[in-house]
Amino acid sequence: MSRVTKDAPAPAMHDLVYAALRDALITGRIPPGRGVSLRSLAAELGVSPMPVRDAVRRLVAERALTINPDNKRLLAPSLTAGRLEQLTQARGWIEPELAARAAPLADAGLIRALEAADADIDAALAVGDVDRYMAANHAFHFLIYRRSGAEVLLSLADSLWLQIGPFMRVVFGRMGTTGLDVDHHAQAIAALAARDAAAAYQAIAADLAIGMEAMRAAVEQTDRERPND
Amino acid sequence: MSRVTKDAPAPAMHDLVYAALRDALITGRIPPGRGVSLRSLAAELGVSPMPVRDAVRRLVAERALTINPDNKRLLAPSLTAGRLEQLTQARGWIEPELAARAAPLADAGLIRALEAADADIDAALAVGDVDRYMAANHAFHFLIYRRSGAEVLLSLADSLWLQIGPFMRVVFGRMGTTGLDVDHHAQAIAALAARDAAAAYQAIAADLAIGMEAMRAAVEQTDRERPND
DNA sequence: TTTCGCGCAATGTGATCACAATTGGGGCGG
DNA sequence: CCGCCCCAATTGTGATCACATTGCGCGAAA
Repeated sequence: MSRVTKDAPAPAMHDLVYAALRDALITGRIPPGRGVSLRSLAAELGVSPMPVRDAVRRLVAERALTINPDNKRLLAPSLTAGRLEQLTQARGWIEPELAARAAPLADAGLIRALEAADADIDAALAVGDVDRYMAANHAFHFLIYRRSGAEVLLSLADSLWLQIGPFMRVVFGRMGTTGLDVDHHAQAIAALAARDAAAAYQAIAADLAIGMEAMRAAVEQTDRERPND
Repeated sequence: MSRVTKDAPAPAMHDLVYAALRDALITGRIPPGRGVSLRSLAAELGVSPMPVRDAVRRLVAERALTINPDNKRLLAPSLTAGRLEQLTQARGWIEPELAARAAPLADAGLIRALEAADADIDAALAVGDVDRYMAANHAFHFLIYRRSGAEVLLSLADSLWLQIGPFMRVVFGRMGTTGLDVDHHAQAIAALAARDAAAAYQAIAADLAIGMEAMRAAVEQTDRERPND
């Protein structure tokens, strides 16, 4: 007799591997440009190469990993200004729209969750915990986006964040967590609480603009120091 | 001593399976909502389940296939008005932008290829060959998009077309190939020949609007006939 | 000491086997 | 005649093996 709430139907191993690799890529534990291999990852994670294969295929399809067309060997995508510029533009299209769609569907529970995530972000910034900041920031944004119910756009945003992750690591590695204000997060919460789609759109758009400009500057500076890479 | 032009380094089997499934999905040979299985596909294609697994993982990541979260069984995504609306919006963001980026990079070779593709479209429409029309239309658009050099946005467009495919089949199944004008294709060619980014943007935007509106009407009518599906 | 060449190790890919979960159907009981 | 239950077939998942290709390193020759 199963309960109404389905109790975790055994998460598949390849999903766990996917999550692990995804986290490793976003947090920069797998530096851009470095090659990886199925067997080494499998050994490192203590599983057979099989679920790693599945996870890697998925990440490649999401552009979070690339494969050398000659070698067929895997490598973490390198950070280029062109890629960042395209990711910035795509995020600017999709994420404010998701926030606007979420606004009419917001409720008190969502607002509370967002306030908690925002507090978590502040705490992470206060102590300079980069990993925690990135996790909390991701949680904040996707709490909103998921509420939109727009699955197609949501999956696009998901893929974009996966590709943006390594860039964020560059920013923090270069300038720390200073200068990142969360005013726009408060604005976004207020807009959602008021179910004001236009205001939510603007708040998220402004929030993205700040972060992406910081990344652009950091990548540009990195490129200046290492012209070819 | 290898030549400068690398001669086809043995296409992997899972890529062939991917292409086959992709084509089957786009052309509607696998109707939306129908379940498929690894072993049956493998048997049908005459290969082991292994490359099918890889291809399917990729298609799932690209949202061209979905998996039932309970069953973990595969099924072709069903066509809903909400999905189409989101796909329409995303295409409207990305594809005109790709055309605009391609405009400054156009050359005589591209123009010739586009004219050939457009002629192929006309020929397909004249004889009512739906498969050929869809293939030629895809070729036309992606000849332009690929020229943009914007790989990130291009991959997004790729995924969107994969998801739009089944909807197009619905349109043709309902109203045939009548009423589809290609004036905007001619406008797009002219804009690219003139390296006019703004005009290229407008031409593609207008072309999308026509096609997507036709799909919307067709899906709406289908929904009216089969309220629950 | 430097450079070229060969051979072994490691890689991605595909096939096959094993296993638990789920489905679908056929036979039995009512 | 209808409904339920049990068993067999099918499913996705993971592990292991086999194979061709690539890359790297060790060693030999100059």
